[in-house]
Amino acid sequence: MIKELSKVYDPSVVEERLYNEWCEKKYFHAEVDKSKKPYTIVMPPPNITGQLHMGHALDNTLQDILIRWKRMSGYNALWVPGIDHASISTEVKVVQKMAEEGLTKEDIGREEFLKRAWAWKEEYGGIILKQLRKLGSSCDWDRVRFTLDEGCSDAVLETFMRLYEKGYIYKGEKLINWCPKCMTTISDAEVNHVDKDGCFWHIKYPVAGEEGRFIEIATTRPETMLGDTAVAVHPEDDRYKDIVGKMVILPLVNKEIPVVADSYVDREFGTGIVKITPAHDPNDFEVGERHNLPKINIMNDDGTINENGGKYCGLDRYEARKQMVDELEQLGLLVKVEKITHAVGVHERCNEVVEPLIKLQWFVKMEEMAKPAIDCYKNGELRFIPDRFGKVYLHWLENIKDWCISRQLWWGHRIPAYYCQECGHINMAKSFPEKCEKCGGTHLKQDEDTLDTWFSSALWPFSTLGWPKNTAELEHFYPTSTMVTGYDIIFFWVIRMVFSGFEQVGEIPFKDVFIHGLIRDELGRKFSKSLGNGIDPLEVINKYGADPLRLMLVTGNSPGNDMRFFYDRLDSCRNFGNKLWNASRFVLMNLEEDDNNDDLIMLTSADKWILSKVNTLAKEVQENMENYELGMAVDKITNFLWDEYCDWYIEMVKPRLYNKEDSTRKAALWTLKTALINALKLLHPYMPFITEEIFLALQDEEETIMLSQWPEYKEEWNYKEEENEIDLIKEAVRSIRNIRAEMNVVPSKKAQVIVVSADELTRTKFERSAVFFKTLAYASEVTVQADKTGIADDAVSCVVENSTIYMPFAELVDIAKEIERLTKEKEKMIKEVERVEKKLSNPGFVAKAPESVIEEEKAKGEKYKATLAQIEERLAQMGK
RNA sequence: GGGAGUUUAGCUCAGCUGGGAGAGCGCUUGCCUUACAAGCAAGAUGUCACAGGUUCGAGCCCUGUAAUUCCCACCA
Repeated sequence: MIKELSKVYDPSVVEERLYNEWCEKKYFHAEVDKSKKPYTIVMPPPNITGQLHMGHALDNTLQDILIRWKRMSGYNALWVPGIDHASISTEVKVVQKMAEEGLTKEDIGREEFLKRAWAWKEEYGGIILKQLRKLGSSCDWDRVRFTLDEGCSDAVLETFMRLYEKGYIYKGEKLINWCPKCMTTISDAEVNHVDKDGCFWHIKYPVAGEEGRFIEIATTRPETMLGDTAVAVHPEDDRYKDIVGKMVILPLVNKEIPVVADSYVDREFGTGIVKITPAHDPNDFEVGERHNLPKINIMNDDGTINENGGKYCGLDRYEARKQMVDELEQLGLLVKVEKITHAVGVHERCNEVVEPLIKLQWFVKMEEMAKPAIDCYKNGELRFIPDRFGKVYLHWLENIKDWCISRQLWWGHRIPAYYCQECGHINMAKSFPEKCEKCGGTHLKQDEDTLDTWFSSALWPFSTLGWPKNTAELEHFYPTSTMVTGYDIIFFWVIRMVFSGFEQVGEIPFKDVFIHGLIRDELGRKFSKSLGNGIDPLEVINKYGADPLRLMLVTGNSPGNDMRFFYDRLDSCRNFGNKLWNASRFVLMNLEEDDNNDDLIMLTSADKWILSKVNTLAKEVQENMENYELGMAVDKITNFLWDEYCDWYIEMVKPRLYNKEDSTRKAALWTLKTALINALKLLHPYMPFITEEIFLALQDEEETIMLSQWPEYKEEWNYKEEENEIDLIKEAVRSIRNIRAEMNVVPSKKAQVIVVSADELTRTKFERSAVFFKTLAYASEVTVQADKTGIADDAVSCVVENSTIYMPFAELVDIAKEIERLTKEKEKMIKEVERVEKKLSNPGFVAKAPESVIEEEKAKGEKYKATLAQIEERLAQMGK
């Protein structure tokens, strides 16, 4: 039965219907099938706090393209979806919500807070996954995971225990980054350095025992003076050699602190003397360690000065700074104030200036674990697309520091350390122990802190497949195939997944890391809430449909590069869908019931040409996709469908379709359908909905395109000769048109066309320019030449089969204009001929260029010469 | 301070291993042609940032310069 397509394609109806159908029929679900090769992608889990934004749309479109392609190519293709608990962002949101009710975390306590957080997750956590469905994502919805679900939590505990037993996890008092706003530690990767305007205060410290002698130091954070325990100079700095070992008086505090010599000091910078505050600066911390300096913490968790700050106790850090500077000035110890811009560390999430503080925290020792992660890239086991991100990856790993994993938050995986209240022993256990393993005491208290949210994310590629249990899924689908993600989270995530994969499972978590860029607005700015320049993918989908959005996101998008979002481009993608829809309607309108394949032998050159083209297309698309050149692949597909299939093939084939007596009519129908189906399949990963809708209409059975066979290159469709032939005809037709256009001939109004021995239909239709295409369907050869038969003295003739069509134009020609055009053309041709001759007479070229290139050049030379001769002939005819 | 990217048509960008530069949008002209005006046909527009070098041949490789973006880093 021949089906019909509605006149207009309505994505909002079609997309929802098809998606539900796909889900119902479980097309996305991948059971372990050992007879097939596995292809696995685990989705970078979006935060439960998030709404779908363009970045997600791009990320998931790319993944969906890969997974659909592999699924059609016969792989056991699994795409695991999931969401991330996003400890800090979620906690902040829940706290905000509570604040509206006038409540704080402390008011309601941990247990009640977690209840609220889970409620929050239930309410909002699923939203983003629902939104992903709108995009057409073909994830296995039976396998949705959450970083805090039972399995993932078990994976976290298991990992923690293993690392602890191995001595890789330790508790230590180190200088960490503290966010006074979020009141938690944060890792180095979570700190952004931004340039801020600030001051450089030059302050005099009196030298003890030497009345009137001062040394000058400079600082951007005067309040940290309260924690100074030394000043340092370079050991070889002659200016200060004599004061090393002496004491200076710390102003305001009036305490004597030593002058130490340390090569960390840069003699060239500032005054060459540095105040050392071991408790509040990473470098000073190290200097302090080397010289056994005391560490004085002067700050409370909320950023106010603590009791070690003497009279400044209780003041906010910035308030204290101001007061101290004022007082220094009054004492005459402030030398000068320099306005500078300098890099300040801020928390990437809340932009609060972080304070380095010394705290007792949990750390993961990184040195050993980093090794296999480094090696796997160096030996090619791990691949980055594009490769340049591999260098970034390596650089980070080679300079890796221990990872601070404890956070002073409640929402997340609580650290499985249980402190015995009686003997102080730390019990490590996956669940609450009944008694202390050392003293048997029963008063145990679990560590208050939770783990960095990336700790669970790091296990994602295998925790989602069931690890630590040895599941069939883990066995079959691990290591996963490709990790698709943005370059912004290589440090946070990709690196941690790689070393975790090696450490826990003993195998690399994925082979390829496919990095994409950011989506920016039309002006090239990042999408951000503060700018309010975000574009909601869902609005776009509502207006245009998911297919155009997906197409737009992937066309012209090369790996690792940012791209801009243009509505213009979206329009053209929508137009392409429309074109495809209409072409398919045309095919369906012409298809007939008694399609009999016996007529296949009647394939004409045109049929073979398009088959050959679609065949080549399949080959090239395959190559591009294997290299992750998705934009390039889809470019070729749309190009084929629009320019070759629609604009040429359909037009060429029309006369055969309209003539019921034509012996090659059925071959045309078969080819129309076959070429379309192949192209649809190639396009399906990019535009899943519209391709499926058309595919369903073209098939007799209810067969989905999703599980159809991916088109492979077929040797029997390799019609090189026909391909060349039709390409030549295309060129010839264009030449004829050009001449007509130059003459200002308006075919439908003025042109007089003499058609010799052609059928009635052709003759009447010839008056329209479109008929050229139609005529071509019969053409075995088309040449452009001046007429020499004498029938029309100055004409273009089109030899069609055995008929010759003459188009006299002499009387319509603007001779002067034509001569000008031809003269220009002649000059161009002479230049071309010269160029080719020069090239061919170059001994180096002849000796070294490949055979094929030389042949090509020769052919071109011949062609140019022939054209030149034609032009000269015409000019001669015109009396020039 | 170190590293990486970018520089190609008016705009936004493709261009894989060196062999006569492409797309989309925009622009000009002509067309309601029985799939599509969200369309068809034709057309114009490039010292491929600059300067050297390698090569028979460079948008592509090498060196340097300039502009610009990003990442990393302890410059108090």
